[in-house]
This record gives sequence, C-alpha cells and structure tokens, in this order.
Amino acid sequence: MVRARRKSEVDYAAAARQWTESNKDGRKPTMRDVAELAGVSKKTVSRVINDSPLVNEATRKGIQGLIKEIGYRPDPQARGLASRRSYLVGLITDNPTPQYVVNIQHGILDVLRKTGYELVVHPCDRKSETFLDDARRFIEVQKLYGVILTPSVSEDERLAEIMRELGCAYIRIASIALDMERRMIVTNDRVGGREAAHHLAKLGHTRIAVIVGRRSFRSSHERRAGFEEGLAEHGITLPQEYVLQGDYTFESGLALGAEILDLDPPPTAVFASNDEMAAGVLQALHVAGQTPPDALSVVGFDDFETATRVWPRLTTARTPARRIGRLAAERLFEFDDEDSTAVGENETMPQLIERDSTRRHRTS
Amino acid sequence: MVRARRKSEVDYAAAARQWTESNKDGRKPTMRDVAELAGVSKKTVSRVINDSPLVNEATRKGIQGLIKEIGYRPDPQARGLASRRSYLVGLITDNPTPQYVVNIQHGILDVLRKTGYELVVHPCDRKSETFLDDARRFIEVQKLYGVILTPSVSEDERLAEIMRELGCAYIRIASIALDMERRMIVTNDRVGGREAAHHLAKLGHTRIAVIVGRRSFRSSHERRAGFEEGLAEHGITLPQEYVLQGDYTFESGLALGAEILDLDPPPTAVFASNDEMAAGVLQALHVAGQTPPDALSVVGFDDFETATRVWPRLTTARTPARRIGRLAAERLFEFDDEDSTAVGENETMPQLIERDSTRRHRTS
DNA sequence: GGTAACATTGACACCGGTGACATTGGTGCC
DNA sequence: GGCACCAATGTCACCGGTGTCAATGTTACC
Repeated sequence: MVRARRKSEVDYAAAARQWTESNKDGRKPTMRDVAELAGVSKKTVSRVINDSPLVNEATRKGIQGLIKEIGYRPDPQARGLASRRSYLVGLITDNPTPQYVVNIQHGILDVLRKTGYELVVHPCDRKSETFLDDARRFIEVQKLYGVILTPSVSEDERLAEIMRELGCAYIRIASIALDMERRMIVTNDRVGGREAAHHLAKLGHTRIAVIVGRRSFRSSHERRAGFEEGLAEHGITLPQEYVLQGDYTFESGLALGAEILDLDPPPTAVFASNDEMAAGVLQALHVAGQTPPDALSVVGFDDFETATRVWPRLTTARTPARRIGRLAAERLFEFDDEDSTAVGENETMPQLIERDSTRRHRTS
Repeated sequence: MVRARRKSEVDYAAAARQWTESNKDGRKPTMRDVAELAGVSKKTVSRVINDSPLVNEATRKGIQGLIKEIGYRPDPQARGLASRRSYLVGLITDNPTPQYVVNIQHGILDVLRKTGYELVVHPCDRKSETFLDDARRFIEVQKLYGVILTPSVSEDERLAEIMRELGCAYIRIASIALDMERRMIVTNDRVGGREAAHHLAKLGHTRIAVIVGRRSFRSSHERRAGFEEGLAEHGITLPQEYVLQGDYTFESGLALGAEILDLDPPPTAVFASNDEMAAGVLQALHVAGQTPPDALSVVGFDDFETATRVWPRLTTARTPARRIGRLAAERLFEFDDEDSTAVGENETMPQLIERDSTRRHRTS
C-alpha cells in the first residue's frame, strides 16, 4: 500500500472503515493489518500496545483508535513466544477447604479481569513424590508470568527456591513472613487466635480446650500460639490434656468433639482452629444430645460458609479470603518494582465475628 | 553437524549423553536440539510428538527415548501459534455454589492432568451486558481447545451458538439434553426429584411443600417436575400454596423456612431443591425453637459438604459433581470423533442419600 | 551552516513449532 | 527394464508477535 509521508495524511477513521468493509470473511485482524492500515511498521504498533514511551503522541492516539475500531487483540501466544513469557498466572493449592480455594480464586480474578491475564488452577498433593517436579514443569512449560501459592504449599521452601531459580514472580500466602515482604501476603492468624481467647475469657470461661489443625500447616501453630497468648493475658493457662490434635477436617472435629465430652474436668468452651472442625464439634454435641452453646461454647476460625450454615451459627475469626486473593494478585504485578518504599498492603487481620455458638459461662 | 546416513548409525543414547554434557548452562532443549541429536529434521520430531503414523518404528522409538532422556517438552505456545489452537481448556461458570464449582474443577483436572492441557477458570455473570462478548473474546483470544459449561450458563443458547461459530469444542452440563448428545453431560435432576418424592411418600408424608430454585436454572424446573411426578405416583398432589419460590441461596431457604411454619395446614415435610436452601430451612426451624425432623422433615438436593455439616444431617439427592467434571472432560476430548456409535457415558443419575433430616410421619 | 543529540520509526531475524508440498529410495508388477 | 506407488523423510514458508540495532527527521547550539 502507499504509505503516507506525514502522519497528518493518514486518516485513521477512514482506514478503520476500509478494514470493516473489506473484511467480509470475518478474519481476526493481526498486528500487520493494523500496521498497514495505519501506514506504520508492525514495530510501531507493537510499541503502542506495550505502552512504550518511544511513540509520537499523535501516532499513538491514532493507532489506539484504529485498534479499538477494528477490534484488534494481540495474540498472547505469539506475544509470549517472542518474549519468552506468557500471560498466565498459576494458582497452586493443596488446601483441603474448597470454600477457601474458591474465594481466593475469585479474589485473584477480580484483579486479573482488568489485565488480560488468565488464571490457571493447579491443585496438588504436597506429599506426592513428584510434587516438586510437577510444579516446576508446570511453571517452566507454561512460562507462567507468576504464581500464587496458598497454605500449605506456600510454606514449602523448596518450592519457593524453584520459583526463584526459574525467575518466576510469586506471592506466598501464609500465616507468617517466610520470605521478602513483597513476596508474602500474611494472614495474621496469631491475632485471630488471640481474639478468640479474649472473647472466651471475657465471657467468663476458664476451662477452655483447643483443637489444633494439621501439623504441616503453619496456621495451626500460629492460631494455637495466639490463642495461648490471649489466654495468658487473662491469666488462664492451657493444660496439656486440653490440647487436642485435629487435622482441619470436619471428621476430626466430630471425633474430637466426642472426646471433649469425656474430659475431666470438662471444659466449658473450645477453640477449634477452623470452622470445619468447629462444625464437627457442634455435631458431636448434637449427637450426644447436648445443646450448644449451653453445653459448650465453640469458637471457630475462618468464617467460611459453613460457619453460618450450622446451628448454632459459629462465632469465628474471619479470614477475608477473597480480599487475600485480591491482594496477592495485586502484589504479583508489582513483583519486579524496585521501588521498595512503595510496598503495597500485604497483611490481613482476622476479625472476630460473634454469633450464637458462644455464651457467657454460668458460674452456677 | 554430520548427519548419519542410516538410522542404525545413530546412537541415540550417545546423543543424549552428548547433550547432557554440553548443556552446562541448563538451557531447555527445543525441537531443533532433538532433531540435530537424532540426525533427523524437525518435522520428523514433530511427527513423533504428534503420534503421526508416518514415522518408521525404529526412528520413533529412538526419538522418543532421546526426548525422554534429555527432558524435552514441546512449547505449547509455539505449537499453538503454528496450529492456531491452544492447549487450554476453559471452565465457564456462573454457579452460586462454590462447592459445586470446586468439585467440577477437580473432576476436570483428574482428566486433564494426564494430557498436558491446563484448565483456565472463568466465572461470569450471565446478567452482565457484556457477558457474551466477554466469553467470545476469552475463547477467541485464548484460542481455547475447548470449553466446559456448567449451569446456568450451559443453558444459554446464544453462548452455545458462539461456540459453534468459533468452532470450539464444548460440553454443556445441564439437567436435560439441550444439544447433540455428545455435547451434553446430563444430570438427570428429574429422577432425583422423583426419588425425593418417593422417599417422603414412603415415610407417610402427604402434606409436602417444595421450595424451588432460581427460575433461570433449568435444574429448578426439572427437580420440581420430577418431584411432582413422584408424588403423583403415590396419589399425592401438590397444592399451589405449598410451592415456594427460592433462589438456591441459603438466605432464601432461611426466609422461606420461616414462612413454611405459618402455612395452614402446615406441611409435615419439605423438599428444598438444593442443600443450601435445605440448610436454610433447618436453621429457620432452629430459630423458631423447633426440632427437625420432628417438626418437619427436610430433603435437600446435591449432597455437597453442607449436607453433612448441618444438624440434623440432610437426607438429599446426591449430584456426583466430581464425576460430572470427569465425564465432561473426557467427552470434550472425543468431541470431534465422527464415530457416533461410540458415544461415551454422558448421563449421571442422582442418588438419594438417607440421613437424619427426614423421619416417618406420625399419624398421631 | 554544520554538527551533535534526541525523538521517532523501521528492517529484519528470530521465538519454536506446524502445514503444504517435494523428495527419496524401495517394492511390486507387467 | 520401466513405471506406478508407497513409506519415510525433508524443505521452507509461515503463525503473530518482539528484540536489536540501524536509519531517519528535527531541534538545539556554537
């Protein structure tokens, strides 16, 4: 085609019209089409797309209008192939609670939707022998832009080391800072545990049991530690026989709930370190013909859906999962920012939600 | 490099060793590397990778061994760019129940894991104005290999039409066949409704209410129709005032549960067309100081986690969501098979799980 | 007027594969 | 021996972008 000598000679609107008319067969426009219509080289179009400052303002505006008009979308595969990256973000999880995972997903997608990046989900089994190799292959083959890790895989140092080695951006969601600040979203579980303790203590409970979660989860230790700290502030100590080992599943809560009833002296309240186990305890009480919270006050952790489905509804420390997902995605895109003074928000505080599963201890 | 004249002259094992030694810098091997080591052209390697029959058996074995040895993985971006496709499968959902979505995801991944395809999740809002455009762009830009649709987006004919137009493989998960057999996974909700009815009828209930789900969901109509059919088989009719309009959320179940208590004459049982609403009814009863199932028998639908978390545990018609996801993914990869005699399994039957939320009606 | 410095833009190879078509060396058969 | 045919493999352009570096036009300044 004849190329215009000066920008002013190119009528972008006319070019767009021309395209629309000549493209009867509905072919998707490519960068070449845009370039030819605009009377520039592909490279210039490429610069516009990538927000390069090396483009004349008038040219930029014109090309942007043209792109919009004819509905051009850069091909992520071609882009990725040439620049050795991709426009995919991975979510690697091994969390047993579906509600958590979905909320995280939604939070991440809230952010990705505006960007053109897509989310690829990758549940895994940390106990599998091939876990690390699988993860590495996934990241390497897909050339992921970045990866978001949830507990407990987020706590695996070997995995983090692989990400660094591959030069892949990553954000680890965990209870405590295990890495550089900008690579973590910290969910301060300790504070949540403490608040749970304060709540029960203020209600007058002193004989309080705790059901801890799976050992391999950092959150389990944090929640318990926070809880003990909180109790200590009220002068309450936690006897060893009041500490029960669960694994974050409903079933473990159910089984341990039955055991709690046999403790002597019986506790008047229990802190289960997630909602699933708390729900299990409630069910154990029902099975035994008891009526919570009269028989036993129960505090959960997370405030996922289960918390409001059970009866009585759970008093629980809320983990803002969707927000955590959002933060993680936001931080992921700032991963390379050298400007460390501008570290974005990266810590969330659990908030105690008081419902019906706890009540004042009757000093009958 | 010197190319061997006859295959027998090429020592694949030696070539692999040579690669391993010379590749100190840990570069990922490309198809060209494999081709040069094997003494063949890229095209031949390409044929091996794509299981083309046009390759000599000895050559194939040798190259396969070499590939394994040096850990070559074809680049999905390059592959996709050249063949105008991708190795991504999309999951488009607008389902309000996270547990359903996660289970479907896991089912799909059970199948994808073996294939090298990845799953890209895409929740959407069917009521959004840009919903169809967004979906089209997603599919077109990512050049998705295929898409799996869950209710209720799966029931949108306009979306299905877009998929056909784009030539994208798709599987629709829905309550009834809306499309060619091979493009559907049918979850026979009608049968589930019928079983729920039988169950309650056999327990001696005659005054039975039903809470239907969101109107825009086909399943809602199917579950209700099946339920009415089931009742009819026992000579029971469903009066209009016993039909309550819910929307599949817990909150709607909670509100309608309270209303049920005011009905005159009061029903002795209720069929809520999903577990969330059934859980809402149970909670409404608890709030009112009533004790299910003595006050009211409640049947749910789905058997997601909620069903076993509440008290009493729900009698419910199980929807095998993970299996549905698996089937959908399997069918997706058979999408182009002309061999229509070999239509795979594509229908699942709900199964009634009897628990504690229903009991025999006392004809006092 | 000449030159350095800058702002813009373009040329071209390349990313790592695949598609379409050509080539090669047997084999079977008349 | 000549020819058709097939199996096995190769050639080369191309998919749709980006990286590198060169080229151009403008402006500032001595």
